[in-house]
Amino acid sequence: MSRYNFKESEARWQGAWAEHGSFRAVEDPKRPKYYVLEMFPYPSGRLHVGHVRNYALGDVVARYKRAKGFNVLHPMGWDAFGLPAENAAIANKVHPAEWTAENIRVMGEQLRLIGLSYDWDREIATCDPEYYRHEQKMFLDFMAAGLAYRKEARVNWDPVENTVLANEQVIDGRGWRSGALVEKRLLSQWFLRITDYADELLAAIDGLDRWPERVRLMQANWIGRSIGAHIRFDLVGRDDNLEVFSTRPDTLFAATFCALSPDHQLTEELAAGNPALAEFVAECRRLGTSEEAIETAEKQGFDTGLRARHPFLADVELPVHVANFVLMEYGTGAIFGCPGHDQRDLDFARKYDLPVIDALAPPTARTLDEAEAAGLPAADRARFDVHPLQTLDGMGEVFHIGATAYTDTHLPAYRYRLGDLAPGDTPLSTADAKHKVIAALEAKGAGAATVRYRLRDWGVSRQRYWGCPIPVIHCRKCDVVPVPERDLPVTLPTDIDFDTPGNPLDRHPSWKHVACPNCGGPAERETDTFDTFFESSWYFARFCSPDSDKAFDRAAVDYWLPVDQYIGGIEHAVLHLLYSRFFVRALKKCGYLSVEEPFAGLLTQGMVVHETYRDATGDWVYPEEVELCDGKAIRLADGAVLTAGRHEKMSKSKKNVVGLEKVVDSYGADTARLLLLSDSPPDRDLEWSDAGIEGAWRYINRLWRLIAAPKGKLAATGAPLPEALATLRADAAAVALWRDLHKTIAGVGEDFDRFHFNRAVARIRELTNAIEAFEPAGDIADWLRRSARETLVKLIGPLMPHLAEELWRQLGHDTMLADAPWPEADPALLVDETVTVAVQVNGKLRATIALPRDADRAAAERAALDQDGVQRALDGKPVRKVIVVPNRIVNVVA
RNA sequence: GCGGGCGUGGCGGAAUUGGUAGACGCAAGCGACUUAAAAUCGCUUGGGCUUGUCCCGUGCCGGUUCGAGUCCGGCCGCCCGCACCA
Repeated sequence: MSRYNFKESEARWQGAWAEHGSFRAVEDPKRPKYYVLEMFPYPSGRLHVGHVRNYALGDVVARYKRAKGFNVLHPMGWDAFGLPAENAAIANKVHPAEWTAENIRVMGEQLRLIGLSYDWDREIATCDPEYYRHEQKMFLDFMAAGLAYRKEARVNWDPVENTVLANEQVIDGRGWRSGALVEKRLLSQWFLRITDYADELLAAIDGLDRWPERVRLMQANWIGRSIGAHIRFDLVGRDDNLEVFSTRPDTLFAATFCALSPDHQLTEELAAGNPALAEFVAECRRLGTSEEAIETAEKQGFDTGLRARHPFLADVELPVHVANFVLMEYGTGAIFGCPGHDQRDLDFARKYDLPVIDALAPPTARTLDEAEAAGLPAADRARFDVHPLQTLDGMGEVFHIGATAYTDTHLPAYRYRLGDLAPGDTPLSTADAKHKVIAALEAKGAGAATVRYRLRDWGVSRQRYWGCPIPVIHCRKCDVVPVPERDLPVTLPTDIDFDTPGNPLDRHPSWKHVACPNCGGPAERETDTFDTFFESSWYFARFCSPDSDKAFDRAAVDYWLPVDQYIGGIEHAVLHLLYSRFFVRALKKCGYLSVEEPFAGLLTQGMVVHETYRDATGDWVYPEEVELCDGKAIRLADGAVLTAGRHEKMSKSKKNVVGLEKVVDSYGADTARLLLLSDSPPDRDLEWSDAGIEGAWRYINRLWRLIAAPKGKLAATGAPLPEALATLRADAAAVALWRDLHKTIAGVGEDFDRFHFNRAVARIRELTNAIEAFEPAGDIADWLRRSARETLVKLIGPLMPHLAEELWRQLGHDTMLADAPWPEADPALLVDETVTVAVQVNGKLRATIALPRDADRAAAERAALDQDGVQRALDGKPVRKVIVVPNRIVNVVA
């Protein structure tokens, strides 16, 4: 039996596409453009099938849009600066540049094996001075525009990578790559003013309607805009006052203490005259170096003896403590404590025996019974048992509670107490209560509304060698001097050693010593390099004109940008995607380009997961060494029983990586592509399995046999449409297939437009089944057999491009399928003349009936009531009502 | 704790957005071809029994509706993001 020779075919067509320049992109203002981009890889070594999913998804979009007549830009490049190159240099004594170049070579070859429709003429590598020279210029422009600045700051220090991390790169107190506990260090660093764009970046999320909701939310949360108030408390017996920040000023009436950060100015002042307090502050500092320590540390406080006067309740004085959990970095470094509405404050109040008040409780309910009568939710009622009622002088009748913060769902049961709200008044929402308190504060001159962001400026300095040098010079006389444009690029020295830890640029004997461009005196280069997210924040724009000696050819970026469809992993939901959105705005401000949003559409693809096994000692075992029998996993070598772990993302350490070459060698690129595209929707995880790849391979061969060795006669290439078929008077089987064909064209197009690739494959398989089952003879049948096959080949083109080209040739064409237009569905063939209508009795299916399309209601009703099954179900009961949904359903209500 | 998402056969997943639940595939079983195996082809495959175009069935309980996998309310479970952030 004939088998598809993928090896020969894939090599041939890859060669043919390259030779014909099939995927070269040229700006053409007369044609609609489509820019599809997959997140470019870091050249870390070798690709496995997990990486390929990303590129296969993009390739389907690119090939489909090309066939639809778009002028498609589909480039690929390398995110080539980064730490692994330096680690390899240390481990293998190979220069990072060499290591990177070799990986690019190998991975480039691997990519070419998969038949991706890239315009390879536009390939870029970010470690190329011809690339990074432009970002050095950008940085100088950012400096001039006030978007880049240098400051002494407490930064996140990764002790394993020996470098600084941006806030976004710290996950659960650990470095995002190294996993090491992050420390705080005071360093002078370069920052980009992303916070200037906080509001804009947040507001523009609304316009990103082709982004996943999940990512939009994550970005909005990361920016973290919140409205609160600055509130001034007069300090008893002093002239000055204490300013605190709160996002919940509505809880001010339940404040029972104030707390200062150990780093607060007032704390320092008080500690100067109070050795016990000074000791407490020192203790806090000893503990609070790493994020981990902060998370686990117990709440500690120190009563300063100071008293703060409540802004509204003149006779209420709140004790002022110093507390280790108050952060100087956030807000004003001082808070008012509200134990009734905040778990953390409650912990603190319990420990130091401070009062607990509920600002939202109905003033009439003083006992559990009363609370029940007032309609308090059960969860809140329970608190009354634990914390008996107390009254705080001057606050009227209030509750002591011991509970977590409130949510809006609780609110209707409570009354907000702001003097003018009497029991029985309509309760205020949290938002309204906030505004009311803020207005009252402002009227008293005791505070004001404030907007806060969680977002911090982006620290871009890294103490690494393998990155883009920051183009500034430090001169003792002239301070920070930008490297003059004529001296760009500042390139990396190649003669470096990694034998001692730290930044090799800093230790290099000559590189950093230069004359000050300003005064000519002795000066030193900045030895920090940029965060590698700097390069990936503009590469998509560079692809528009990769050879330009300016950063961008203006006409080219104006034509191609924004990226119409961007495809990559969810792990970049905030990091890369937020930086890029900011960067493009900064570039616009500096006159580089005109767009504001880099990526109009975003698809976040799931991971490729694979089975994992561990032996009794907990070591991972390669799945190839495992055999399954009676539901047990057995190691082939020694028969040991293994534990089957969960299906996890492919990683070397878990020994579940499926190499690309092996799969391509055994089954071909198209088989791998088919499995990656068909088994799960793109945004969900996909399970790689031997059975799956076998199934895909079977189908590829079925297609091969269907076309290369058809059963039944095919009309000649280009034979005209027979008259009988054109007028739809052919036999029923032919008409059915013809309709199937056009419905599939329409359906697959819709699926591709919505990235439902798995559904598209299912439809194509259904069509394959129909073509295989089609047996009639005669001119019409012969023509249809050919027509159906030609269409089928066009439909699989974006998914399995090599096979499609090969089959196209088998069908007698000497053109390339890559140049063929997408088939068009005939709208007349998409609607059936007869439709199957479900008949229900009281909502339960009792029969199906065939009706002419758009049959009138009366006819449908009559036909439905005629059904035996319907009569049986009615069992003589009178029909009360009949609901007819045309062409779909008849429901008889009895 | 806050925010979000998801629960459908043995498995991956479909379901025209409120209208015939389980498309398509994987796995399994039976059969055909074969000396045999592989490959290929055909059939069966949610559960139940009284085998009827019957009953039950989309995490659980309730509601709206002629009709709910889909909408609403309340639970349970899993996943993700954020977090001593005031």
